[in-house]
Amino acid sequence: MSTSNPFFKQVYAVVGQIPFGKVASYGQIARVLGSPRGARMVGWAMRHCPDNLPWQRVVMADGSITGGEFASLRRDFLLSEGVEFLPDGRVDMAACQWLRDNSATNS
DNA sequence: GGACTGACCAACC
DNA sequence: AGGTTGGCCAGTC
Repeated sequence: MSTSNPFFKQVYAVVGQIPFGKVASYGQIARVLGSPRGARMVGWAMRHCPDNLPWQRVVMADGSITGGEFASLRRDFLLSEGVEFLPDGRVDMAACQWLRDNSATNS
């Protein structure tokens, strides 16, 4: 499958490494993978979310949630995880954005 | 076989 | 302060 590309695997891997109660943005993940402009690819990968991928923790750079019909469901999941939300209906990125550990991603 | 689109983001004007 | 464009890669028409 074309989806077996390393890029996608890394996307899935990074998303799977997002700790409980934390969120990450598409662009952030893309940057981690080495493609600062590849946010769309991440989103595209999410669209093909394999199975056990906590894509619910993946939101937009400003904390907005997307995913069409599932967007509202994701917000509910995050609320259940203890993620703080702003009155705007966005995730409190300032408090809950996933700060990845250097030891995990750095060689 | 070419062009457009797509769960995006950031730079540029 | 707001709108447009470029860029990433792959899938679909």
